[in-house]
Amino acid sequence: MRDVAAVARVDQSTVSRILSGDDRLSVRAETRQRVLDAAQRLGYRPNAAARTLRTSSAMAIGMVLPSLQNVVYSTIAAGAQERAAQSGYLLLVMTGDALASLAGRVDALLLAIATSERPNLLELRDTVPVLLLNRSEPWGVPSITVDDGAGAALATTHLIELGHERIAHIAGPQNVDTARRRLLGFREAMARHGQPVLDELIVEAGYDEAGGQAAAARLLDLDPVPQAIFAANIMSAIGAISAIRARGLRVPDDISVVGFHDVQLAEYLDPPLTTVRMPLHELGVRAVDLLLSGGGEPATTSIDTPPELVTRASTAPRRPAPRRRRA
Amino acid sequence: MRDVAAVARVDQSTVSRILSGDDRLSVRAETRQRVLDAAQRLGYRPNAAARTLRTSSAMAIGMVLPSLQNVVYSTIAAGAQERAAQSGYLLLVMTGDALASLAGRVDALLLAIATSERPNLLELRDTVPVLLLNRSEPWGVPSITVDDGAGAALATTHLIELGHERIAHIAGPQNVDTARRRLLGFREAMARHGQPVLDELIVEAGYDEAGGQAAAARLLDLDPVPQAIFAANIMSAIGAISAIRARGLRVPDDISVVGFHDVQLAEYLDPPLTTVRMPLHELGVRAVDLLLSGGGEPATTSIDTPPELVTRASTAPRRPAPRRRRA
DNA sequence: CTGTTAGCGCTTTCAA
DNA sequence: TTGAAAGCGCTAACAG
Repeated sequence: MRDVAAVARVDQSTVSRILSGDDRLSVRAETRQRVLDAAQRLGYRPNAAARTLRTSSAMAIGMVLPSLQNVVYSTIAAGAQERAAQSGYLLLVMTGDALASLAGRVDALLLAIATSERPNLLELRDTVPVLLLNRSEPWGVPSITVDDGAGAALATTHLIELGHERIAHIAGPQNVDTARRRLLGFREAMARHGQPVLDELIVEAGYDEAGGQAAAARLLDLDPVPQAIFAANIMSAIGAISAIRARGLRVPDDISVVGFHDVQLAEYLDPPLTTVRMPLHELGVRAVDLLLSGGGEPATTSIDTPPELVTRASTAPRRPAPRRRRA
Repeated sequence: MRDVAAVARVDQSTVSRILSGDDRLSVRAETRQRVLDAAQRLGYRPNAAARTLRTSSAMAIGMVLPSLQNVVYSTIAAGAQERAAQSGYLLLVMTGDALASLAGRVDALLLAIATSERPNLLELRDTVPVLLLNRSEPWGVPSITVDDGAGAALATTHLIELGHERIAHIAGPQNVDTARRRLLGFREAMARHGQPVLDELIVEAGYDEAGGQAAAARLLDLDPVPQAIFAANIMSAIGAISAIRARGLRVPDDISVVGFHDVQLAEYLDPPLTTVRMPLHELGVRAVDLLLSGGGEPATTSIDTPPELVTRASTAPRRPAPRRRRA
């Protein structure tokens, strides 16, 4: 910047005013042009570290994810990125325990870590405003979620209305609160319709294909086999279907399956998967909104856009004469 | 930090020495302890902006992606993150045109933007060292790639060895160089085995389900229909299979399909998908290595770990009497 | 309309 | 073994 000032024959502070976009400030057009030209010619790039140090604002918000390989979070991130960009902020996504060196890099933090990682988090809180993303925990930290309970109820009710009776739930890892809320939604919907919830029909599994496959395998060892399965995640639904196929049963003819989170892929599977679409993009948008507006007191914000059931071909009405296992 | 110094009754510079990990430097144990205690008690966090400004090193490397919703890049990112962390660097992932405000935030940049975005890139180059990731373009910028040509040849040869003759290729977008190199690998493998490459059997499509579906639909309008398809991407392979099914044909009985990039999902599809596994994780690791070692002159580094064919159930030998369309 | 000046929080000589 | 002091690149009073 000093160089630019020298070339343009003005003071550095003038360069700063002009380049910082203080456009309305009184600067002679000719001077401005001279500075702009000089900056251009020298290929000047403002140094973010210096600007951050001086203004104590990094114009960036951080997002810490458990893994990048997760469609759910990448959808949320897309929303967050758009909203941040609108306000001139950069969204910086990172994984792993990066929490140590974040002060002075980001102005606020979206945290989507696993439940077990609480300790690190708390240290950070008085350095940078933190918003728990897609998680609500009793840690005195503000958080934002979608209505997982309602989504689970939607899926469950769909299966009930199809006439199914032995409805199973492949639940997510119960140390993650989204999984707990989905299980709760399942239970409540079952209860509301007077359906019994059998313990043997609830199996906990990781949010991935392998987890879904293992859980479904256990469910298929039951006699009689469940008539329908609500999987707490789309990947576990895919794994479950794979297990069902491996037993020689068909979806939806023998067993109906609903997945959770509607991703592009669902439409192209065999059979195309019935899912619950959650407002994930909006979650990202609103999260950044909240962070940028100062957040307010530690409280849980719940996105009230209702989940939608996307009915495809993996669910069907109960068959008049359900197939029984051969004796 | 000033506060810590005051509480510990030493100079700020002493605090700096102790906290910056200059452990071996001569400091009285008692003094060190006093400083450590004070820092702990005050919840001191070093300010990255100040440190970056002073040392002109952000201890962070940036990674710009076209989208977070892409398994390929998230796999690369995972490798990059691990390697960066090993060296005490933070990996900051971002999407969109963040390129403007990166100086002073990152020490080097991994760039995986789409081909069309070249202009922005070049401006940046003299601010921060840049490495083109998974792309090789004649822009005088160093780049790193995996051997897409060899991977494509592997897939193609597999189909040829299975006895197929009308082998089609669902190529990726030809303005992306990975897609061009895969097409080239396909052509070369076909030529090497004396197979003709018919223009009608090469269809360009986006690297996603919808693209693969549309491309396969065009291929299925041909008469006779192809015996096998090599799709340049796993998502387009999934779309292609969906289109094949929609026509009442079966994979692999009627048509064999190979996808590109081996992701967890492939194993759980129906049928489980034969794919080519590329060393993507290693690509991420090596990319960071290169960046951290100063890079060297503009040149293309190609990861020479050979691709692997993962044979599953979506490919099968040519049937003795291939089914023909009804007249 | 433009220049002078102080200082953001830290590291790193240099001196004691 | 510790302190004093300068300065990284920038912004924002304040003065002129």
